[in-house]
Amino acid sequence: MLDDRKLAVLRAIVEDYVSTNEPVGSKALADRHNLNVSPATVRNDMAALEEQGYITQPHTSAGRVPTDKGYRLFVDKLSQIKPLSGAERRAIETFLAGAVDLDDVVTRTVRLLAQLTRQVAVVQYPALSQSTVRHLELVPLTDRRVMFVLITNTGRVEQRVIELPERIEESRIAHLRAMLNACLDGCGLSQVPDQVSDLPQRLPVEDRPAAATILSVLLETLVERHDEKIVFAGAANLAGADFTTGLRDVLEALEEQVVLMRLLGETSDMPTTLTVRIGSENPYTGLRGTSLVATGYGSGARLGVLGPTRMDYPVTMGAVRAVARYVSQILAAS
Amino acid sequence: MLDDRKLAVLRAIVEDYVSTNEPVGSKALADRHNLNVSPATVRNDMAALEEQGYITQPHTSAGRVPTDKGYRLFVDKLSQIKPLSGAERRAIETFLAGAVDLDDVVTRTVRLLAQLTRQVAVVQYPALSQSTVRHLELVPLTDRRVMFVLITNTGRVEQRVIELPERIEESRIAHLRAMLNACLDGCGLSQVPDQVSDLPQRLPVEDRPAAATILSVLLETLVERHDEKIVFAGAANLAGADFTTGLRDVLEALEEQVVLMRLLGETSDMPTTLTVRIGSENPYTGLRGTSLVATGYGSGARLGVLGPTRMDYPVTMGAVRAVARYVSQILAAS
DNA sequence: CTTGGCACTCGGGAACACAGAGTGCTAGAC
DNA sequence: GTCTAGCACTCTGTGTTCCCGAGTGCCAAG
Repeated sequence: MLDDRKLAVLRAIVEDYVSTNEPVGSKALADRHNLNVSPATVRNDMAALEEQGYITQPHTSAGRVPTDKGYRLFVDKLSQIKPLSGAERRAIETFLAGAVDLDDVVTRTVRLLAQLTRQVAVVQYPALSQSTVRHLELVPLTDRRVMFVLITNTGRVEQRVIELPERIEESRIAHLRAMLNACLDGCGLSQVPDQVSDLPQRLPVEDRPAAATILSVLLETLVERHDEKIVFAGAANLAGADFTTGLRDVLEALEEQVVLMRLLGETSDMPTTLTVRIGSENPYTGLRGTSLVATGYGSGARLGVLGPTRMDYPVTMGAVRAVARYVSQILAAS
Repeated sequence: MLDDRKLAVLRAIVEDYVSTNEPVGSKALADRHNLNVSPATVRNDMAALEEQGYITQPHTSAGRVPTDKGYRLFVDKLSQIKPLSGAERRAIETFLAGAVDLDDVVTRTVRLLAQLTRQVAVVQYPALSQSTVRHLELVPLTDRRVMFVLITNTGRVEQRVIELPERIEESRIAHLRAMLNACLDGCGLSQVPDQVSDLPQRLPVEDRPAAATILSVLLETLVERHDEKIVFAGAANLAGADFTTGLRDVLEALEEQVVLMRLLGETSDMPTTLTVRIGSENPYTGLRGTSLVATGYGSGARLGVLGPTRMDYPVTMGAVRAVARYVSQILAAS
């Protein structure tokens, strides 16, 4: 059905179109790539490819352009992920090495990825739900207020100021803190609710109101799923590209956490595999015309790159994979 | 030189141009606004205004468009800040009320402002340097690692993991923490270096290496000036507008913290006054074609709105002022 | 199955005309 | 002195037409 030469033609079309941004014709194809056949033959192959929906022509008598289906085949069968150059690798290393905390790691990563691919980078914060409690701190501020700080093994810190229902002595707070840490240290966040459920019963009656308030804040913090936070960078790189769907839609999607979340999350069954979502495969209509190259990193979070469907997939995939690996490494080390 | 009617003409030109986005001609002006003079008279006035550089015509035989100088006069003399509607005020209140921590306040503020003005909102994090130490926490993680947490009165939390040069017992850590808190509690961040300078001398010799490490991290945290962090939202609102300078430049400026910082900071001599920076008054060439309406909030931080020079200044100024006040209120309360 | 030739199609650019909006100027009216 | 009315002029933007060229599809021959 699709012999080797037809596939070669498709590959050539994708590569040429990506680099020139112009519909590619049979003559140019036969010339530039050494297919060793005449333009007429190429035309026949093109007709077959078009017949099957891999390419299309914007108008009669223009060259051919890959369809989403064509890109899909290209990504799945015809392309090889391109490894980064040594210089790029070193750049990644030095750029990420200076990060001081989790926030910083994420910020640097997203900028790095945007710069590297000259597209929009998207990074999800490491998932809270998969991490464990490293420490829980209660800091008395006044006799009615306590600063609550939850530290996880991924370096994430959540803090709240809690108004207590009644005054409570510092020593009682210290006791409460000790108990909480004793029963939560190293415990997965998802198990926290179970662990603390019977805690009030083990406390003196006079401490229970304060404990209840604090526990409710703790549970609330867990529920809030801060792993839904996603940051992006490189929006300026969109300015040049032209999308079938307006630029506005893309920017809107980027600022809409929910949309991004769904986009990134939708393919997380194989965490460390690169997933590519091309144009209309996209769940959100505003993002037709864009492709997403994403992968997991760290323990369950995801990062990726969003660009026009007409993007250089091998290079982009190489960059995403490399950055994900480096970041995972850094997160594991800290 | 510029009598009342000429000023009225300028005001009318600005208002019409802002609402229609088309050069405004003498006839339309005389009709729409009740100036009670003929188009010919308006034309004479326009000629005078153009002579003095307040308006210009894109080409001969097109209507007039305000220049930056014209907008400047309009903002300074001819416009009144428009207060928000009751509904808008309520929306602000409810939207900001749900914020749980400083991060959340900033995030909500920037989105709110973007939505309210339909432009790009820019918010600087409350300045670390102007706040005071509320609490400093040292949490032993292992016998060689300590989590360092600095809490300020603005609700900001800075944390670092510190590798100690040698093992140290928890009780020593606790002692160190107590000493640090004793001498730093309520102290302005700028005074911290002085306060801690002689601390190592007051410690037993065996604790000094650890203390030195911790202090160096503390000082480093202060130096890093996290008040330089700026977030923005509403980039999608740029998509519709057309700038003399490309959209790309604007997006680039927005992602370049340094540029934004300079932009916001440059006018901070009068913290709570609205400052307006119009088009070419702008320090950064990429932002010609845009105006910034900004003001201070909280204790020394700034927020604002960036849009095309052709913006509705009275409304935008009203929104910025109102949001700044509400946020200040919320920050003061917490 | 491949190739060369040929007629056909369509988009995009150049040339052109034209209507309409807006101006500047001058001469007269208040 | 200031305002108004009228008029000729100058543009831009739009619509039309025309033509070139790239690229195609098809067919017949190798």
